[in-house]
Amino acid sequence: MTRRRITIKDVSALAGVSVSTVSRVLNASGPISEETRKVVMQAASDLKYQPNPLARGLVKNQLGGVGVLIPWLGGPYFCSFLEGVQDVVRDTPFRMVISSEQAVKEKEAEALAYLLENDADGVIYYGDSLRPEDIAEINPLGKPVVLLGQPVTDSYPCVAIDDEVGAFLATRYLIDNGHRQIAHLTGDAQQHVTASRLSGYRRALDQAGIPFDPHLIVHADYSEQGGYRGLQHLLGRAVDFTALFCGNDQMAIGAYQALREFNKQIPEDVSVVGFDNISFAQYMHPPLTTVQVPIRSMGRVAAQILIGNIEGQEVFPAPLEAELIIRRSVLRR
Amino acid sequence: MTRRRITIKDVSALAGVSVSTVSRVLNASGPISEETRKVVMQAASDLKYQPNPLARGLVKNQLGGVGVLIPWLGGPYFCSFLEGVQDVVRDTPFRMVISSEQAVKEKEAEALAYLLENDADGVIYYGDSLRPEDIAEINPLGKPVVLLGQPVTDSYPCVAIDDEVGAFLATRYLIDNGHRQIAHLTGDAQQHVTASRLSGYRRALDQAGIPFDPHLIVHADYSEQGGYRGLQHLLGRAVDFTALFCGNDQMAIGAYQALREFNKQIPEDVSVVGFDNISFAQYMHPPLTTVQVPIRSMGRVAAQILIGNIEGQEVFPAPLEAELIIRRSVLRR
DNA sequence: GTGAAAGCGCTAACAG
DNA sequence: CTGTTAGCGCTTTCAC
Repeated sequence: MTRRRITIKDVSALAGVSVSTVSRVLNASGPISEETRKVVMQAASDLKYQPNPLARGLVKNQLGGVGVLIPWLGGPYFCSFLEGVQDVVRDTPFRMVISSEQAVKEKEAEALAYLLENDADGVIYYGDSLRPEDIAEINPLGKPVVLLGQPVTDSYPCVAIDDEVGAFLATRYLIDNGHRQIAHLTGDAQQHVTASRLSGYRRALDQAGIPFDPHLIVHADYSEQGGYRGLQHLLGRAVDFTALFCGNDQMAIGAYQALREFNKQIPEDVSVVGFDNISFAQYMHPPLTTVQVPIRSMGRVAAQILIGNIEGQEVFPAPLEAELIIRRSVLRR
Repeated sequence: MTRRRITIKDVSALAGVSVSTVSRVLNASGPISEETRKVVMQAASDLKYQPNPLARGLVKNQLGGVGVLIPWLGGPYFCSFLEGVQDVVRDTPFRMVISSEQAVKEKEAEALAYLLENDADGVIYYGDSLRPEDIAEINPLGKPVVLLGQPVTDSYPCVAIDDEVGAFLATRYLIDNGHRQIAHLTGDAQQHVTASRLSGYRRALDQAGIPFDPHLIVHADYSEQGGYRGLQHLLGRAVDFTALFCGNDQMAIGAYQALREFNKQIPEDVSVVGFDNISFAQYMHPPLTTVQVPIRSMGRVAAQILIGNIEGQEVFPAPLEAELIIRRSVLRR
């Protein structure tokens, strides 16, 4: 049963009007008598007519996609972000088109160019390999772009929580619980998120009069594996610490593993705080105290802003807050 | 800088040939002298020409998307599946268009219809709310469909591992380790995957001469939360068991939590085996012994088959195997 | 081997 | 208010 697709012509024929009339009623453009409107609507629904998005896009000069460029498709954090994007895209005529390139700058540039060229009327970019200048170059048509994961700029709308404050909260909580030797397991030093969270950590230390000790900092790569290796490294160094602040939950997962292998009890020997509050965090043993990032909401907001921009409106994001979720991975000393 | 997009006309003008000639060289359709071929290629690359996919799709009657309908976008399992799909879609002119509707039949029907109507030239459907008959009805144009998560049929190509065998392997491993009271925490009884895994569990029991005890079966919903609740339930019943076979790893995560709350040591009091081998499994405490499902490969294979079908070829899937990954959640008695 | 022209399905002037 | 017409950018006959 390879029946031909119903076109606007079929509708116009059945309704006994011209195609432009059909177009007008379907798009509510131009004046239409109530009479013909009804006839056309009837015909359209009788035939189950669905406009061909290609033809429509061709004349309207719209590709119809909301591009999403993220570093990784797998992994709990970015998946939740996508869920948020989809929450809003679902209710629009746009489709979500995803691309992920492991945060490799050249590949991301290519992917972004491809999206803008072939699929999307605007792009949500979560990453910081490509800076606004790079993006401008890739985006000659000046399509809307929304940024996440990099410093807020004027060039493009950005959605972000305050990582510095989140990290400050986490670290201060550890300090308030009597810890003074607090290690920080973090990601690639080049990344903006790394810098922000590190500076929140330092501010909390400063404020409590605790000197900053560079030996307590380990850089890894924000993965479980990275956290595991990073912590092994730290435990190998001859530095004492009673608490560990992890740059994200995935690294905390790896850290737990390394800690266990070194026979360190959590939280008796080492207290741990994470960042993100991925869903696994509450099922860790012990359940992980962490900073909640409203990642799904961030996806929603990003999509709202982008689609608004595509449609020529200015959209102002609702403010998003990071919040400390207290569970059982921190011990008062 | 809102420059106009480069069109085939621009190329033809620069190359000094007609648009049809340009089209011919770019698509390698029809005969072309080596001479003009070079000129056109040069012009195209000078202008960085990219054909408008909408115009091309309109004439070729192709939407350009590979639709993917999955139950959940979040969650480790389906995200890995998407990664596999993207692995192959990336190298084709298709784009990946995702939809997820929490496995609700009516919503999935709507989403599938929408995909087929607006976005996709074929769909990968992971779920079993919609059966082949339902799909046929939704798919009047007879576009290619690839199925996962339901019984293999002739109607559409299916990619699946043998769940029955996987469950058999898991259960037999428990039996080989001296367990005879083996509980099974599983999902919705309606789902095909539930039935297959249950029957593998039963076959292993039968083969070892262990009577099947329905009190040892708990149905939940394949989520961490579900596993947690399900196991609480089971622990509340007055049945003894020394081992637990979980229908998936996410439920095993919840089960660990419930077990701990009831002060049951894993594996000393209760041995646990999962299914899927999601990335967290190895970081659980103790690391979870589980059946590995090559989910990313399944995504790749599904995409290959679908795209092959869209392009009119028949593609035969490489066989995929489930394999038991032994870690530390099972104790020999 | 190449160009002219038709047409994919739709929207948007432009007449009437 | 409605119909006619001209494209959107591309591929594909059909001539030459």
